[in-house]
Amino acid sequence: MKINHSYSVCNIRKCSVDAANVCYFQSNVCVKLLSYITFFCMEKKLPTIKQIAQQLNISISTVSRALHDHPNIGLRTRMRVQELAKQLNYEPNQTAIFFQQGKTFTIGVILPELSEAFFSSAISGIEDAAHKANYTVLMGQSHDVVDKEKELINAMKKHRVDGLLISITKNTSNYEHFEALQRYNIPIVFFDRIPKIPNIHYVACNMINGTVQAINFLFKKGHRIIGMINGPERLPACKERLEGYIQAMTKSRLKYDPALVLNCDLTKESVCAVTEKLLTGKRRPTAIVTFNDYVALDAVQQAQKMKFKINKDICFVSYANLPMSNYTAYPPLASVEQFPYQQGQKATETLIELLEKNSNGEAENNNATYYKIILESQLIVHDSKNL
Amino acid sequence: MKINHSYSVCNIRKCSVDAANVCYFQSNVCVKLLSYITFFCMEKKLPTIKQIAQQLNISISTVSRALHDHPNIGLRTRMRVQELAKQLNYEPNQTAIFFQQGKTFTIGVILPELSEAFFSSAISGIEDAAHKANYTVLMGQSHDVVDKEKELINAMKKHRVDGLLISITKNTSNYEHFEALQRYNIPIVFFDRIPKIPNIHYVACNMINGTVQAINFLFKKGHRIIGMINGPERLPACKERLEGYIQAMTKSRLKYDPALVLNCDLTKESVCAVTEKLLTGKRRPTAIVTFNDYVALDAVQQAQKMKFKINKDICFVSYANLPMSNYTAYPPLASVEQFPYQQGQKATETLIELLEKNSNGEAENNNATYYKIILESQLIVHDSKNL
DNA sequence: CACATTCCCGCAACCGTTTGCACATCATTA
DNA sequence: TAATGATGTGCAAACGGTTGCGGGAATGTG
Repeated sequence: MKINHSYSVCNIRKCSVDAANVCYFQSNVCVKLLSYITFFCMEKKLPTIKQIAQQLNISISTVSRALHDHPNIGLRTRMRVQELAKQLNYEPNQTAIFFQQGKTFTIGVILPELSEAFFSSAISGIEDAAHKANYTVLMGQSHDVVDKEKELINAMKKHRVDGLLISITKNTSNYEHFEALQRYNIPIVFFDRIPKIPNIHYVACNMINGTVQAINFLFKKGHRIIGMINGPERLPACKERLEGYIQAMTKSRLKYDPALVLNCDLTKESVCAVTEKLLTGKRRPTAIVTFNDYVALDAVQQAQKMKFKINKDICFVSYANLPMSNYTAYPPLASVEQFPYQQGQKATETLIELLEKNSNGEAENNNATYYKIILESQLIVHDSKNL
Repeated sequence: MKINHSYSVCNIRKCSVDAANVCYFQSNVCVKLLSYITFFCMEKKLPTIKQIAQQLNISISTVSRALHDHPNIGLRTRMRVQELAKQLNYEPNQTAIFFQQGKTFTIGVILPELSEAFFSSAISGIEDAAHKANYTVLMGQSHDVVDKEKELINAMKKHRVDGLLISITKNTSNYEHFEALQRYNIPIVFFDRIPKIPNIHYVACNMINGTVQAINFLFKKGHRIIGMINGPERLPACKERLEGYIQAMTKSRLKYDPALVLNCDLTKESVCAVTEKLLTGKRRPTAIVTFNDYVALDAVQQAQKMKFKINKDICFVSYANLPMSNYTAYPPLASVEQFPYQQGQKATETLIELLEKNSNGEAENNNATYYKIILESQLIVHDSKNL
């Protein structure tokens, strides 16, 4: 028996790191040797129905049917087959079945960034729903790069996923690559980030409702001058926030003062500048609704720097995307929850519904109906024990 | 043409939410109707090499070879084939190829929780490395439930993934389901959370090194009494932290005082209790190394509550797992980076290396060598501009 | 006993692609 | 001119499983 002895050390490698500039680390590769173990099953092929058929001296088709409890197969044969199958540890070769059935029971998921809490929750919902229906999940991140998105779609298509769940890049403006899929009869359900094209299925969260609740909450707490730090104007989500703000303010008979609603580009500098502007304006708000938790954190910092007492001089309400924002020193009083897990779940269920419908041959109808599923956002008032 | 008109409203659904107790939300399902579009390609099968062969009056095998630029095929035929293929928008049926080759070019990933920043970074590394090598990623979360883990392994096996990347459940103590895979010749590379069994491939991060650096950093800053809030004792990662702590302290000629190293169970209460104990002990530390960023946040809060001035009376150093911990009011002075992205990347590269080796028929050797790849952790000193 | 019925089971095609091998054609060389 | 080699193409098996259909054997019925 040959003994293979090798040891190698990878050299220093560069890797860029978050806050710090660049750092170096070593990776040591040690290859241990253990050649005493020989595998019995060196070339042992996995068992197939053919083998079972041979051993039992019956035909392949009988075995196949027996394993599926086909009524045409007699009890005795069925038992014999199933027993031997168990004994041999037989498992059907899914790739063969996929091929044969022209279906993979796989759904592809393309989203921008898994490290964003919103999406990692969403994928959990997707995964759970998929597994419940015996589908598996093929995953890809676009990192908000359009070309990567296209590449992924191609890879997914190659892998013959049955359907796709997509949350598009913030830069996607050309939608050909989506439309191309329709021609291949691969349904798509979009979620959260939806392209502006007609005739698509999607699942999204309505932010108006939650925003209204947020304002009402603050109103009940006695706040009358309420500011808003919104995000980049072109995002649809921003429009909905503003719409909710205006709705709630006017319904509460507070007039809508555009000076109280400022947009930021989500960078720390921008947030700080906007916060300062709000807090030094003519009508100083006693509460601020921020675009998201990141913005809230920066805004709180800025307010502190300006010697405002958080939760006393000035209160914050935010949109939830950081599950741990309540670990921070001054979490927002309340957050508008967008239910990423449920969005993912619902999107998956919808897609699977489409797929099943498809395979039932109701092809004609399903080209004609499009699911537009809107979840309602919801204000969550935080526990105030640690304030 | 039939028009399918339907509208349905899902009823109130329960969903548990993070901090808040339980909340309700509605999901409205609106099915729009648009039946004007009829698809040309209703039953249009995707083009196959067979079709190409027929149209060109040549054999299937010639087409196949032509598409692969096989040298035996004449230039003229090759051109004709490739042209028609492009024209028909031909794409090889991957499921057929997978089946035929007995390989899926898919790697399965099983990890505990995607919503943990560490793992979502890791999966990014995995994904990038996989796509670079033309593999795709099948994903599953165990949610730290052993049965889910087993289920996932089964699903992966069914899907005939070529190999697996696993970070085990914190409760996994029985390793049969892993060993079973070896019999199927499906290689596994473990990462981060490694089972205690011999003869496995793994990628991990050495925490000793980083801990030593952390202590030395504090020492240079003048700290002489350095505390540590460690995690649950049974975790290997805790042992390494402690080891690093002891190493560094003794090398710096500070004696190792066990009273300065306390374990917590990672809950807020526990962290607060431990922090209080440290800060009221006989030898009050001027700096504390915490098990991770979550712990750090809680500890900071507790210290503030006790009227300590952060970064003045008491400093904190942590292990990085929250990319946004520097958004908080008092981020740790420095963190030990564990390079999740790189761990994932390296693990994937290793797995793919194994796979390629495997398919090259070097079966005998590769049963005998095991990769044990250790990345070094690294202290990252944070930018102190916002202190 | 003849016939119909039911129950079991096997044959063979099919899914799309790859590939070892044989074969045909044509040019080159002895 | 025949043997040889190079070049280009096709046949058919194989991958593992599913399924329509046909048919033999056993059973029931008149």
